[in-house]
Amino acid sequence: MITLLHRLPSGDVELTELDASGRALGAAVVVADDDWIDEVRRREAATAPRWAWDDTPRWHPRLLAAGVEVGRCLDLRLCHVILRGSAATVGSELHGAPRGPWDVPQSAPVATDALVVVEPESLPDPLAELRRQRAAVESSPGRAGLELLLAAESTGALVAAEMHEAGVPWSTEVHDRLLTELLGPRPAAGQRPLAMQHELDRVRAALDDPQLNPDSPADLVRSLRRAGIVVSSTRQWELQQHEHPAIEPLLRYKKLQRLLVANGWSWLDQWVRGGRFRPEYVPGGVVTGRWASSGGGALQLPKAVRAAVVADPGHVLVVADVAQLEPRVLAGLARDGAMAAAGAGDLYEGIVRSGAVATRQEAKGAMLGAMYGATRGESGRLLPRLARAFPRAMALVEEAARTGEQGGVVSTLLGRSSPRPGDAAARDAFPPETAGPPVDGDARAWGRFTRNFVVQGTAAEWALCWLGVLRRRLRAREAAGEGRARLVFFLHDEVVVQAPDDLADAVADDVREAAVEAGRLLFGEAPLTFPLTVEVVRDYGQAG
DNA sequence: CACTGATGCGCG
DNA sequence: AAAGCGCGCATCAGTG
Repeated sequence: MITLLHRLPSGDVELTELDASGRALGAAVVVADDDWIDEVRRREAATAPRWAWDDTPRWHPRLLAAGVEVGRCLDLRLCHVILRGSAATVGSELHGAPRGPWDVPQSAPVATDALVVVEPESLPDPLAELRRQRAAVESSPGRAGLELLLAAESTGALVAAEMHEAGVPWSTEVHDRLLTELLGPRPAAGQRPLAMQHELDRVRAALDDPQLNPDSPADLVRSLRRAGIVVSSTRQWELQQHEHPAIEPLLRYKKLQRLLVANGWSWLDQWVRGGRFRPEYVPGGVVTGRWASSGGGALQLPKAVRAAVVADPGHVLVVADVAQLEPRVLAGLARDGAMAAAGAGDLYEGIVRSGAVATRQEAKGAMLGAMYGATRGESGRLLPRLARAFPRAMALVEEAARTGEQGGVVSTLLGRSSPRPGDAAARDAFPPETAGPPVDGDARAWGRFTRNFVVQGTAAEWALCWLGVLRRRLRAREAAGEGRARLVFFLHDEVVVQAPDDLADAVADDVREAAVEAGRLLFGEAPLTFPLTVEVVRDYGQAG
């Protein structure tokens, strides 16, 4: 059963019970804003329906703040985006509908500690939208996949809000100590940290340029060239090609500058409050279905500061990541038995054992090249050998690339489809819908995008299922009185769970078993494995 | 002054 | 200056 929540213009909330196709099972009930949370609490305890609402950040944070943790939802906005674009809904009213009010970015989460919260009205007519969606799904030849995808995407939205609420446990003291060790004591505003000044002095001396501004690429290129180091940019990779006394201190300076600017003291001041880092996660924020984030660069948390993620007293962090997720997903997508067999253990070692290439490094390079569309260099050269060993996998990505080059649409296993060329950049814009075959020079690039889309997008679906199953298992332990373990971080193919000490082993099992179940949900009984590295640590820096 | 695009680098 | 995908963010440099 579904229960739809709809915030009316008056601010009251309407609850409507629906069957799985969106038919009303009784009269709608309207409750005042002050009462809807208790109403949800009561119904969740009684019948645990699937809650349908326009946009999870408009509802779930307030429920969480009140201690109400719903089990399941349907995020109509996220589902709309998937169904409108999916090749599996052709012929439905939703398919390819003009951009409208449901095609907007997720709303900012409602402030839970404000004295007065002004609730925006729901997106227009959520009941009609839900029915359009159900019609599109139920008439689709890809129905089973879409049902799973919509459920997983919606559960992801719950997890995103819950992780924001939980926050990443963050030790300001450890972070400050790390910074001080690497950079020197925190300098006054506008001053360079001592360690950076030291490197800069050496660069300036080596280049004989006391006025050099190291933060200006243009100035730096000029200065390097004057010293006989002919570069056309200041990228690490290019600088490393040159032998000169200025290079090493310059690279060290740039590393430190990066740390200072991206995750230094001002980052700490801005983003860590009360021992927690609370980024906004944006489910479906990437066209492939991956999450994006905003605020504090959560998905780019450098390894150098991860030691500042420290479990609360009496708790540990269970850190798990999937080994070689994308190539394994490709093996499943393409039903490539040889590749699946190579992935029984370490996939890249397996490829070496298959005889396709000589070293693990080659296997990895070739595999990434296949999924990203390399044509030249080392990995481009190895592709034919990979194609001989794993013809089905290679054929799948080649086909996806050709489709994209011709302006066509490709889809993930569960049915998320790629945008049409020209539509991707405009996905947040409102009306203009420019689409067409890519213009010649861009065709190859679009082919690389669609080639990667099927793999990255299906891997994102695997990860959503993993997350959803794991969430269910953690909730079950809590319901059984074993203790409260919480997801606190998710990074494409990696999760961090904070668990009470005595639950560590159980949670480690949950994470592993969730991976097995995710594999089954996507690929059934296909002989695929998704091995995890699972570590129980006090701080995130000890993992990996 | 505010905005925009390019650059560079962190993550997967 | 990456070859080869997807992001977010800070900064610089040029423009309005």
